[in-house]
Amino acid sequence: MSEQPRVLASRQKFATEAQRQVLPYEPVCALFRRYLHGQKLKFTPERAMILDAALRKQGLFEPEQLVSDLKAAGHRASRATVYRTLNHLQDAGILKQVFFDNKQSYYEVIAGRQVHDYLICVATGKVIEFHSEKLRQLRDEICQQHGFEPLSHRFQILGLSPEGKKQAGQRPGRAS
Amino acid sequence: MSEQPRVLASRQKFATEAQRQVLPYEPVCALFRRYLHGQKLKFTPERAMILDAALRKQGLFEPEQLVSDLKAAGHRASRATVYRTLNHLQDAGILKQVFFDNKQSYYEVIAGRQVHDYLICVATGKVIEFHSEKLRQLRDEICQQHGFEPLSHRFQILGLSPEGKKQAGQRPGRAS
DNA sequence: CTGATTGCAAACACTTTGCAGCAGA
DNA sequence: TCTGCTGCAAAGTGTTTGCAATCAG
Repeated sequence: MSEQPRVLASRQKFATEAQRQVLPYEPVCALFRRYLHGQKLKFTPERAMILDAALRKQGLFEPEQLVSDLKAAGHRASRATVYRTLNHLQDAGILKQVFFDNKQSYYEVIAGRQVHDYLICVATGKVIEFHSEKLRQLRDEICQQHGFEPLSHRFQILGLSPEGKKQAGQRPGRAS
Repeated sequence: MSEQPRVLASRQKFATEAQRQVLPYEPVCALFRRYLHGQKLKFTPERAMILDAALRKQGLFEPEQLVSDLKAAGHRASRATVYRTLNHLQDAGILKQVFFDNKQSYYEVIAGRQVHDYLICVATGKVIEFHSEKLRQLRDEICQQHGFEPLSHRFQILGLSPEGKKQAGQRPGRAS
């Protein structure tokens, strides 16, 4: 049970068109191929699989989730390749490393999607995403004051969600 | 050279009044003692030393810096105790874990100081701190829309500083 | 006195890296 | 064919934890 039988057809087609309803794969893949080509890097089935898996994700995800998603889909995906590909996807502007916590990093697809910022409940761990145009304006305003050219940002608000407020009667938790 | 002779007077007085010009130690220490007492924890020389070392820091610092500062000051400071104490200081509202990068976490003293947010140059690594009242207002506004009670936040803007713009002629770098 | 704290070293968890064989272009 | 890529396992790194001795209150 623990030694899941090795899937032999590891280099099979990675996802049928029908399964890909989450987000248009083709345009993003084309973008990725263009990036890879420009960098003299190669487009491989593994990279395609990993991009595909990332595009299926809604909102935040962790590298480890991609690994297990790919494994569940019957591909053997080496951790190393996932991590290496995440970096390429980030450089290609397809993913964003949204933030880190003590342990790990979290990614989000940004190509063709709206970027988000996050409310994180310190009581429940729940993560709420939001988008604020005002925030973006304020960000750019602040940058201008410092002669700084913004490329991206990370913004997380830590606090108590409505549910968190109830259950966090006593324990204030570590706010930041 | 590598085996620095063990300092015997490890439980000596940790800092003279004269050395503490950076920030008032006493009031913050009193705050810490109150917190510890309330939690039925003990005030130890190690904790005092670590608080003292943290208060000397201007802006951001990493746990490892405290370890080496303490070592340099002639105290043997175990990594474990530093980490444990950083957590207490955070719970006491004296420090804030400002953000994480791939590897480590960064702290800042907040007791009696203004909290900051950061501009991080992706080309030079330079960190510029700023404070924006507007940002705080916007943060609270966003929270209100979600019935969320803000406790703190982490905000970092990634981009190019004036110097970074020059030297980053070609390499865009990994923006986020 | 008694329970909390310390230092040490081992344990942890995520990420990166070296290498030999494999495979895009 | 010529590079670059993959998987594996080992190495790295910041942080946490178990434990016996020690100390604060």
